[in-house]
Amino acid sequence: MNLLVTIKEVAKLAGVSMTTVSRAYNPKSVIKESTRQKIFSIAKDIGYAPNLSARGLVTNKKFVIGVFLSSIHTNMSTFLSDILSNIHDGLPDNYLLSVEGIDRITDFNQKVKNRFDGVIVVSQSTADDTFIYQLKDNHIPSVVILRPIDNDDIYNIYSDDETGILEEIKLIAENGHKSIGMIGGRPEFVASIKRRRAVETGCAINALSLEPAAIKMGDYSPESGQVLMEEILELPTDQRPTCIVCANDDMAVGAIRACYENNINVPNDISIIGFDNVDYSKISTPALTTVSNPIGLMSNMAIKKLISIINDETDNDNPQTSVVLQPKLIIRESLANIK
Amino acid sequence: MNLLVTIKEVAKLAGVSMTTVSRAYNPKSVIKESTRQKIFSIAKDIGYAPNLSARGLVTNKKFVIGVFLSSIHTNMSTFLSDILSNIHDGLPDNYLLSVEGIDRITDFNQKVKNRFDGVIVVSQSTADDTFIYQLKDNHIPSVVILRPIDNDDIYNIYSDDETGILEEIKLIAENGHKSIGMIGGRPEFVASIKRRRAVETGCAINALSLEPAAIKMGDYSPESGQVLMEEILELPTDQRPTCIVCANDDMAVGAIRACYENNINVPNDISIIGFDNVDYSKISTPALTTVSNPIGLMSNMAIKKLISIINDETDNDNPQTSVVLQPKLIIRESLANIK
DNA sequence: ATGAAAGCGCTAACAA
DNA sequence: TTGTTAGCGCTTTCAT
Repeated sequence: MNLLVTIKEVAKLAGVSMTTVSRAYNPKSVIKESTRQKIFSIAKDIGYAPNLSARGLVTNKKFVIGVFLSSIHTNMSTFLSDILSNIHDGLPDNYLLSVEGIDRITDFNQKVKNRFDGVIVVSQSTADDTFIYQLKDNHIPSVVILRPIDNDDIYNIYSDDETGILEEIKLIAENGHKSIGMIGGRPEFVASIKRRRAVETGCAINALSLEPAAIKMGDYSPESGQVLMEEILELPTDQRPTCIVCANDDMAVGAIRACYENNINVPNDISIIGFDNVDYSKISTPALTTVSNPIGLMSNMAIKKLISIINDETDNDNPQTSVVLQPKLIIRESLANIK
Repeated sequence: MNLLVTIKEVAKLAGVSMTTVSRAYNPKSVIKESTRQKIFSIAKDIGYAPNLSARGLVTNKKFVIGVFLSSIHTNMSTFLSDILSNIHDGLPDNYLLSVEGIDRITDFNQKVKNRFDGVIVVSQSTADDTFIYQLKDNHIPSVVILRPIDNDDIYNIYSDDETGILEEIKLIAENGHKSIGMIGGRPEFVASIKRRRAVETGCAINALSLEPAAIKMGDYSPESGQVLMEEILELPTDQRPTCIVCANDDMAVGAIRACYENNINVPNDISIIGFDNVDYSKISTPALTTVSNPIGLMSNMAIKKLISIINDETDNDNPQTSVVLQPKLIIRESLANIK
């Protein structure tokens, strides 16, 4: 099989000009259908595939979409496959999907500029803002998901975490709890700050007390949830809350693990609730009461929006640049009714 | 910021020719260091980034590595982030990493040909073979990991599952078990077949009986583990084995969940062991006794090998095309000693 | 150590 | 509906 089959050879064999072959590959150009079929048939025979470098040089298109996450590391839960499979579902066939961590970009010009037709930023941290504004400055079509960006020019899809937490706290109060603790997330993540504030607000509204000695900040990993829960369990029993609110499911599972090792039954001895509704929260023991975080849906909406931006289908019907999704309470087993 | 800064403008501003600017960006070309620095400085000022389409047209390089998985779907455990973070660790700065599922490729010529400098195939199924041979036919540098390929021309890294299983079975026997059951994986995956056979062999060696009524085949999802375990629990008690071997950790966790719902304690009432040693197997309750499947390590070895192939650093010291990794027994809590 | 010119494979006017 | 021609931005001879 030849390594360098060009448009020229196809043209010669088909008895047409290069332009005609080129047109055969462009869906919206005028060409007799029989000619197109003939060209495709020959192309297939000799193994011709358009050279995208040459095409890109002329059209300035790359047929590559970039997905940039704040960071790619092990221990990401099922996060990544959820995002990628949902993006692929909306990705046109001829596009490639490149995946990269923002924290690894050393040279924007080399790594990003001139390489993507569009970019989806899955952002968890304000540290990503520099990158996001570079995208904007370079006029690279972008959609930012997962956290709100305070800029009307940037298309943005995120979930209304506060409402979710507020509902969670209300549910806890309704189940007769009076005092709660919390295991929060990384302080550098916007979501952590907002979730913590929402917990405080929720406690105020529902006349719950948030035990200061049982407020811990983790790093979203199961291990940190476990370690921090150990600390909470060491509290004198009169200070120990009857329910611990965790900033994500991973830490909640770690917290359950800590209880298990200390022979403390969840939820009979203490209740634990999570956030995110990751896949395995429903098969953990006990199954987690949590709040959905529709990251798959956001990813799918993001790629659809991005493609429409790239194809310049500016929707004047729907000019809004931000979409806020509503979270949903998922009630399972880890919260006890102690009334 | 200008959208189309070319080599020409940099050349003009630096008072040199286009060729010299081009040389500045090629590490192994002869150029005075001061000129190079001057060019870089100007390039940075006016926001120049080489146009990779133009470069690729000449050099036939794409600066894109492709990662192809058998399939990308939700519920993949932490598999994907483990693979990607390890590949990124070995990826040169100027390369993009494209991620795709083999099961979504409709047109090899369009999606693959002429688009990658090299490809890593993370293969779980013989269904991928067509794709793998297309890579070979098109002379695209490739490394296949996760499952053995029976072809000496294809660079291949995988783990010796059988040995792992055999050790697992031996451990079960040493802990006093006499009869076991199994929850296997998808029959279309090579690994499933081999793991099942290894279980049978292990039973023969260690004088264990594999209860026919307690052999079930699942699809590697936690849900299938749960459903299948329910079936096993419905068996009359004299037929119910004292230990269930699961083909992966996800199904093992599902099986534990089934026990929990039926008030059966793991491992006191029944033992369950897994395979893969995924991240959360150590914080599940009980923590899983399992076998490591060094997929992160394989990914890292694969990218290093691939880059060396691309850079034509043919290592005559080490001409082997296959590497077999040894698995490790991870002993935790889910297997009881019933002696 | 640097420059001039040819050409990579393709698309986009313009012409027929 | 199809063909001719110019040129996209870069690297690579071959000079100097």
